[in-house]
Parts: sequence; C-alpha cells; structure tokens
Amino acid sequence: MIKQKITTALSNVVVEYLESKGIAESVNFTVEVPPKNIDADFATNVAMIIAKKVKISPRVVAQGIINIISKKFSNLIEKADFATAGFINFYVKNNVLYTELKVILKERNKYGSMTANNKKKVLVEFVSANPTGPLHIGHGRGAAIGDSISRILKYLGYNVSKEYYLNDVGNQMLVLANSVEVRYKQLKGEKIELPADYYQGECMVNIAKRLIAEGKSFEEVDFRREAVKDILKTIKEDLKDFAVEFDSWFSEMSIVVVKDKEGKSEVDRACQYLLKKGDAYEKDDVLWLASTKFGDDKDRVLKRSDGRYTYLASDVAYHRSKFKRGFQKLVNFWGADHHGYVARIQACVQMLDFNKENLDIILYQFVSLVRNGRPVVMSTRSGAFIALKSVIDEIGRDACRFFFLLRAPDSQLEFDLELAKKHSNENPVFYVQYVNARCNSILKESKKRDDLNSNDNEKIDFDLLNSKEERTLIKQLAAFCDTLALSEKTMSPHHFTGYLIGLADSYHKFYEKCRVLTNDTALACARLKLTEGVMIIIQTGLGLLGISSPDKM
RNA sequence: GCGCCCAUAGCUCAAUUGGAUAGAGCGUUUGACUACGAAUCAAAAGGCUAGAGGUUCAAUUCCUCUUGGGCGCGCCA
Repeated sequence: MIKQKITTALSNVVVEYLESKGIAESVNFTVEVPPKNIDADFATNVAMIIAKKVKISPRVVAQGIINIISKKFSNLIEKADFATAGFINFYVKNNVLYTELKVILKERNKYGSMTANNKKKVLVEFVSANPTGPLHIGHGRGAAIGDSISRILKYLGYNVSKEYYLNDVGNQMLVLANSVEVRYKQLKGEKIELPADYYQGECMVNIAKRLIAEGKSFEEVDFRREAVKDILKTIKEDLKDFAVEFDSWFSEMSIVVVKDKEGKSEVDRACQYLLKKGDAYEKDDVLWLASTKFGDDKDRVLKRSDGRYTYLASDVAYHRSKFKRGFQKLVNFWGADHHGYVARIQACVQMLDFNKENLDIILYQFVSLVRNGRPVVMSTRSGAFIALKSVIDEIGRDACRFFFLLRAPDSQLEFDLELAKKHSNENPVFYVQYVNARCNSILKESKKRDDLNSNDNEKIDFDLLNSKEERTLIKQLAAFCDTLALSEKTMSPHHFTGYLIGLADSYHKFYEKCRVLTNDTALACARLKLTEGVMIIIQTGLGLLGISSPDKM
C-alpha cells in the first residue's frame, strides 16, 4: 500500500508541475522498488517521461518535481533526490512504514483485501480434464494455478465461481464405454483382446470388477454412465487431496442431450441464435461458424453433414451459458495444446455480444516428466502416465502445489520425480513455512516473560524499529499489496511464490541481525509486533496459494 | 508448409510487463549454533540473456530474420 501512496502523491505533483508549464496532457509513469545497490525506498521514471515530452532536461524536470513533492508531501517523503540515470529516488518517512505495520496488525488476514471490485461475478474454469482416467501431473499444474488465482480474485473482492467443464459425451465416451465393456467380458472369461486404441488404464479393469461384484448383468449395464461415475469420483478425491474444490461441475451432456419443452437443446438454441445473427451459415449440408469475421484463420464446422454437432458447438453453447448465468468476467485455464482453439473461442464470445477484454484465456505449458533422466511420455490412453495422486503422496501437497506455482504458466516445466523426492527437504516451500514456525516459536517463548504482555498497539514504540533490516522487512510486508495487483493483472499466482521467498529471506536476515527477545522490554515488544506482522502475511500469502502454515515443522 | 509458446549461471527457473550493477534454489568451495528453531545465516565461484540486425534517454522484455526445442493445424474431443 505504501507504493500506492507514493504513486498517488506523485500523480498529484505531476499534474501541478505540468500545469505550471502550461501542459494539459497527462503522462504515464511507474513507481518501483529500485535495485539492491540503490538504498532508496522507491524510484520513479517520471522525469525522463516528461523531459522527452517537453524537451527539458530530465535533471531540471526532476528538480521541479522534487521541490513540489518535498513541500507538499513532507509527511510522506523524508528525502527525494535525482539519480544520474534520470530516476527520482524517494526515501519514505519511517512513520509511513509504522503506520502500514499497524494496518497489517489491525486488518490481519484481510490486509490488502478489497471490496472495490464490487463483487463482480467471475467464472474461473480450469482442469476440465476428460473423465477417461485419473488426473495426471499436467492437470495438477492447471489445478494449482486455477485454484490459486480463484483464491486471489476472491481476496480482491470478486465474486468467484470455480467450474469444471465435464466432457461427458462424444467419441471419447464411446471409446471409454467400449473399453470397460471389453474388460467386463474378459473378466467373464471371454477370450477377446483389448484394441490398441482403447483406454489401457488399470482403472477400466477396476470399474468392470465393481460391476461384476455388484452382480450387474451385461444387458442392464450402462457402461458409459458407470465408467464416468467411477472416474469422476476418483477425480474429485484427487482434487480434494490437492485442496481444490469446485463450485460447479458443468456437464456437456446437459447442453447437448437435455431438451427443453420444444425439443431443443442448448446447443440447438445457441446455433439458432448465431444463424439468426448471421454469424453462422449453412453450406454443403454443414453449419459453419463464421469465425473469420473475428480474426480466425478459417470458418469452423458447428454441425456435421450427418447432423451431429461438433465439440465446438458444445463450447459455443457452454460459453453462452456462462453469460446467461450472469458472469461479467471469464477466466479459462487451458493446457497449451489447446492454443489453436483460442481464436475461435474469442470469436465466439464476441458473436455472443461479450466484450473480448472480459475473457482471459491463460495457457499453461506442459509439464515434461523425467524420471532418472529419462523422459516419461504422458498419454491417458497408453496408461503410462504419472498420476497426480502418486506425486502428492510422494512429495506432499504443499510442496507439490508450491512447485507448480513457482513458474510462470507459459514456461515449460521439467519435473524430475527423483529430484523432487530427493530435495523435498530443501524445497523452497519449507523455507517459507519455516519462517512461520520460527515466529510461532518466538511468540511462544515471549509468553514466558511478564514484561512482554502488552497487546496494545498504541503503547508500542514502533520508532525503535529503525535498523536497515527492520525497514526492509516492513517494506517487504507492504509489498504484499503490489503482489496481489500484479497477480491480478497477469492472472498468474507465480508472483506470490517469489514474493514469499523474498519475505522469508528478509525475516531470516532480520532474525540473525536483530534479536527479538532482548532485555530491552520496549524494543522486544516492538520486534514482537513486527514478528506478528510477518506471520500474518506469510499465513495469508500461503493461504492464497492453498498451502498450509504449520506452527511446528 | 502455416500458426502459437519458449530459449537467461553446470541444472531447474525468476526478473515488479521498457528501467539503474539480470536474481533465487539445487550443485560446488569456505565460515557461523553454551540466549528467541542451523529446514538458518555470512561469503566465494558461476552470465556476450541462443545468434544477427532494428526501434529509444533506456531492451532479457517490443519489431524483423536465423538457429534450436515444445505444441497445434479434423465434419476428433
């Protein structure tokens, strides 16, 4: 929040400066934390931007800005100076830092949360893996990212719904049903081979075993329904183990198979709508989506010549349903193999009169699995994949989530199982969690001393927190808000893992340099408050990533 | 052939979306526990950001080309 204060003050000053020069234009500038070698708290590039616009040297502009801000915001700025590169560096008053710390102590796990987004309804769709087997590690990445972003958006005041789109109709379901059927027959003693293009996974056998155990005869069994039921159950359990829970499971069947009073499905309705608008047209016995109108390479088929709809038609109806349910913002997390699909869905939402800006499609690159240096091929069909569950069991939920959230979605990720296992004790997640455990231990220790019981923030002398380590730590805490903003802007939670590692780093350094439980009561009390603030932020931050903060490790 | 994504330390990845001397972890080398947790800290080594041009006060970031990898390109889902 401190950065925000500087930005606001600076905007004010810039307007005044430009007016004094008779310029009406506004300028875009940034405020940021300077690199380590500069000891200022914040820096801005505004002098360089203005200088270019008004053709005055950056130094002169900077001096003008510095004069105004020093006078007008002396409560905020301790000192401001011009750096040779053209930046203006700011040193904020210690009081500003202490005020921020007090806000954290007061707001606790609501610090930085907002109501400003006015409960805007947003739908986050992720995982949406086909129900043809247990989730594998690639789905895990999507699950971790989508779930964390949902938590972050909720924290920022959005009304978030998490949805799983279930492809429970179509060819794959046919293959699935047939696969279980063959297994069923095999178990009954029939001598038949499982075709190579059927699902080979062990779970097909288990489903068949269950059906036989329940005494279901071949004639009465709906293999598709039974298979989906079992697999879905497994998927839900896996997700629960991963701390991911969905608000809704949207069945494709509900928009394809289910008909209204007039015998029309939602897909029928959606296609009808597009046809009427002229965004779909019939040609050669085929119904086409005129997606080229909105930047796609070519028009796409909605309804085949044999009268069956394509997957795209379902998706059009599905997105239409999202709007009909009143969502104002859509976020879709897709595996990178779906990138060819982005253009047509963007086209389709525009045809449905939705602003393209309110649809975010985030592609996450594949997780390539390596075991003992040898690549592991991931294919649900071959059955030779690594289940998410086995990885969670192996390295733990927290470490697994943190690992996935460490990287930007668009970087391909190499996951060496042996390595992950080997270094599980040195995983950065423990580095962060350790801070919480350490703080907890200090607080517990402090309870043994009668002179440290003051819980009243007003009686604490925060001025005593004036070392370099302490200032750095408080600034770091305040940067929590910037991290929230950045994550929202990029729709990626990976900024948070980096932030938390940095915060942990600052605390460990503070710990080495500044003893918390000193004989000086006033100082000990102040440092305990700082420690408490760190715990609040660590716990809240890890919470946004769906990761626990154990008291002891 | 066309399109999307990526290329940064020995390895896995960051870099506040165009900012100052490009940072972490692992691995390597060295040091620190008889006061709050050593799952920690201090220090060293490691880089022509794949290559070549361009845009500007400023490029890992934006544009073009080349090379190398991943993934798509169906009346499959």
